[in-house]
Amino acid sequence: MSGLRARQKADRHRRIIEAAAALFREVGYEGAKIEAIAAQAEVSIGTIYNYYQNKGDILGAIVSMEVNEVLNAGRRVVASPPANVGDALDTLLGIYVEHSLNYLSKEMWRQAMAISTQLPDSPFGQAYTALDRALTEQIRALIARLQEVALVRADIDGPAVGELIFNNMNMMFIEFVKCDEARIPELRAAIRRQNRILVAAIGV
Amino acid sequence: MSGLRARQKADRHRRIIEAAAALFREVGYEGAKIEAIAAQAEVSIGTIYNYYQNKGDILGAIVSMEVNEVLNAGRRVVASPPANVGDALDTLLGIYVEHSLNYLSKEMWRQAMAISTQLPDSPFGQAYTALDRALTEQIRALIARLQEVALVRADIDGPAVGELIFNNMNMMFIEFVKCDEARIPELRAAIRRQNRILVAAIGV
DNA sequence: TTCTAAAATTGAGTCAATTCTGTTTTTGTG
DNA sequence: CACAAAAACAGAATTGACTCAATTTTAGAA
Repeated sequence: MSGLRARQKADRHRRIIEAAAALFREVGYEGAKIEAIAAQAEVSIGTIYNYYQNKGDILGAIVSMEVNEVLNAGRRVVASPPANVGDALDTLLGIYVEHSLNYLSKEMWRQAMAISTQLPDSPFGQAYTALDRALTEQIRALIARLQEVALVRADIDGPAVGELIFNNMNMMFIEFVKCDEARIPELRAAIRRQNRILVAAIGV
Repeated sequence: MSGLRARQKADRHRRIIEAAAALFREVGYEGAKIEAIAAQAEVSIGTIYNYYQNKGDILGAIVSMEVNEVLNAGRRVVASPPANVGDALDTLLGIYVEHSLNYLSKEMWRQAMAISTQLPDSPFGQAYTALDRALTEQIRALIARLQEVALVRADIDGPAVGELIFNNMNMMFIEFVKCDEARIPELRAAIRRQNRILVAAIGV
């Protein structure tokens, strides 16, 4: 049977995540004390640590949901990309960037990024690296798709270009979340400017 | 006069940094307790916090020394670069990468990077961002230099290319320090591979 | 030399994440 | 149903970064 225990477990997971997400948004990551999350989720401190190795992993679960949504949205673009290299890239990266603050505040992103480099071997650290890789693969898939329809030269090193584009976007995004004043339209424009060089180099 | 107080101050700064650097390397950043650093530097805990706002700033001082050394070494390359775009880039970025583990362990780099995104407004956070910018400017200076000697096309967007190259290298370096097994030669080769595309695009 | 204000030092105390140990709940078996 | 083992829970205790009020040291004037 799908025992009582399993249901309770799923329920507690959900309650903890919901409580944490609400508190993170309300008072920030640092401001959200484990004790408060536990109280709001109606669970004890010990139980939280039974479900997550540390505070960062709770944030990690939230980040993963967000990035997975973005990956799904991106899949549709890769399936039928705009018929122009510049627009195709801009559309895909635009989706990443535009969705980025739907559920996560800049502070939450900063914390998530920090934890993923600080503890690369923790569950969340590994998950975050996997998400980065998934995004890189999606960009590579787009390039491959564009090569198929002969919008990108067949003789260029697709995987290398994909990684280059992802790395550049990611660094720009890191700078973006580090600065509270930075705005999404400017970020997109800056990324477009960098990519223009590559577009010129790889287009037929 | 260069008063007693000023001398004592400089001396304490030095003792704290030396004690911290030794302990960071010996037992890692997390493992180095402030109490232990204070004991080894023969100062009290309070004094450390009089000199540095937090533990991260102590690491920050060490990182800054390292990066400044790298910037100096890079300056010589920019002054008289190899007469070939690919080699010029490889030489400059090679210096960055090869020097990177002279004084800092991967764990120290991870912590430093984490802190700089976690607390972008702390003294160290700002200093780290400034160092990144200085490295970006140095790469841009190299591109400009190569444009002057007509090895790089005059009509390309030099600053954008410079930033693209830095961002890519930096992300590759972040992945490198996140993985204890990763080795410098492979890192250099991977960066060269990404850059090959750009070199082809911007060379005369 | 003596004295006073400013600067620096000290370390016990605070705060919050994480750990640990004893207790309670659930499950499956006889 | 009763019971023993396993799993999950609770929250007090621990740990370590950081603060702050009291104390000491220095600089410079009289």
